[in-house]
Amino acid sequence: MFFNIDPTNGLAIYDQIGRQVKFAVADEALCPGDLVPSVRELAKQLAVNPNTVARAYRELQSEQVLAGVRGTGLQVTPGAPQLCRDQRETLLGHRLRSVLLEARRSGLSDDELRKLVDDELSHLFAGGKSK
Amino acid sequence: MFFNIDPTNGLAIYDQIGRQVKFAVADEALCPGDLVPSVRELAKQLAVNPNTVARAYRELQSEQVLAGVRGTGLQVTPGAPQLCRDQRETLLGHRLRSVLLEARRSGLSDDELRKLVDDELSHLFAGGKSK
Amino acid sequence: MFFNIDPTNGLAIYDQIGRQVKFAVADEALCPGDLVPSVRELAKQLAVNPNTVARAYRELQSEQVLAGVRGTGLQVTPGAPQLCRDQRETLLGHRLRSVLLEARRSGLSDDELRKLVDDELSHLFAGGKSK
Amino acid sequence: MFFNIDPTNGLAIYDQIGRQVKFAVADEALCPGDLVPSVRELAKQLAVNPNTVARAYRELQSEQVLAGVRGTGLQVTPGAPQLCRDQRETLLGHRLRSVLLEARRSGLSDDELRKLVDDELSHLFAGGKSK
DNA sequence: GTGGTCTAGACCACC
DNA sequence: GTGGTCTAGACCACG
Repeated sequence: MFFNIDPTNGLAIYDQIGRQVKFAVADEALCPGDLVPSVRELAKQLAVNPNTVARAYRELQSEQVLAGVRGTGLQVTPGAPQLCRDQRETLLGHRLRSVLLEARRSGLSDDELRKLVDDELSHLFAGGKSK
Repeated sequence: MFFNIDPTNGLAIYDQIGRQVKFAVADEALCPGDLVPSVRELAKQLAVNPNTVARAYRELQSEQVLAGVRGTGLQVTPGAPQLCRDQRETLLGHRLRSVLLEARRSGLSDDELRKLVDDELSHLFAGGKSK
Repeated sequence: MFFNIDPTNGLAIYDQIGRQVKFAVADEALCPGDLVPSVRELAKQLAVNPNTVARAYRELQSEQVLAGVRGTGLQVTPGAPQLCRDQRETLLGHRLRSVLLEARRSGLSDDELRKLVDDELSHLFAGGKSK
Repeated sequence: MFFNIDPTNGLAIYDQIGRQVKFAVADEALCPGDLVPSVRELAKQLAVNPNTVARAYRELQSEQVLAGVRGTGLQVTPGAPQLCRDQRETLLGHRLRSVLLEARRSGLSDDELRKLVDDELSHLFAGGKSK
């Protein structure tokens, strides 16, 4: 699948999983009715403890992003796309603002900061798809 | 002083303090020989436990950014500016890359992502100094 | 286990713990991949506060002697044996030199000093293993 | 004078001063009736705070090693030589035992340990007087 | 006043 | 169960 986790980026692993599920829904990589990977499968894939995945899924259920279907697994709810698209910019914006604020306060000039952002963006896009 | 902490940004408080000290040194807001605020004073100012500040300062000492002058306080070392400038882009870049990567993978297009960054940047610079 | 601390020997407890871990690694009593005792267990065994053990372990991690395995414990790193053997004589030599220097300056003659050392050595070896 | 302090050897500075005064008395470098250096002079010489020297002297007075003579200074008491000679081996032996014990437990063999001691002894005696 | 060390005990993330 | 973080508050050494 499309998930990857970074244990050093400050965010809790279960939180990273939850965010990535939401982003996948926002991106229509996951659509209403789709089944998310099983706890055990995703845990193996991410080299993470199943409890951690279970916790992420549990919280996504309580946010109505996922819903359990007995004996089948967890599937994306009909309302999830709207909800996830709405949250996307908020979730990303908060983290982004935090790091930009720190950078700003570190004394980088506007130009240096924009250059740093551009460098990182081009590194990212060099190897990635461009939608 | 110039520090502020955000308990919700994922980074441990002691780490935020350490980074901000380094950034202040990189920005020449703190220069070799300057005394950093006392453990107790900074703790009070940040509404944080003195041990948390002490831990940040201890790690800065072990990184040779600060040096203790017995009974007097902790002083920025002569080598600190170089060291902190060298680390600045690495420290910021790592966090920045992490959030950009997440944003990228969330399905935002290049344009949407750049727009998000620009929005945040302009919000920041609206109220801040411009070096 | 093999640790014991002496609160009256001048060294901070966390430092004594750190040194003894390194010495155990140098002595191959702890090998790469071995888990060190848990913070809580060692704290109980040494009748010491868990935070004190945690501090020792944290510093050993920052020296690359230990590495954390999430939810499992702390493990001796592959590079630790070399590193610890290299440090052993330095760490011991420094303390030894300090006390010998003091003895020397106290006016003991060579012979008295050597005799004092020999006495202590034989007391130690009377009850200890001989490798 | 004959004192020197090592802020890194674990012993408190005031303790190092006290021990060295006692050792000087044991060694007859200081004799009953001799005045020890004034607090301010010794403090300047050792680059140490006068309060620290004062504390060392205060404790030596309470141990009857020094006695104050109004308007004159502190002088070595008649009983001091006996007392200091008696304490010498105890004080040194305790520190020595502590470091030898640590070395012993670090897995050094008898031979390696004796060699380490001999090395340090010869380094010391290379540059020092031999009584 | 300063920092350094230690204790006691809480809560969190993860296995 | 594990380690990590933080709080609250004590005592010590030193200026």
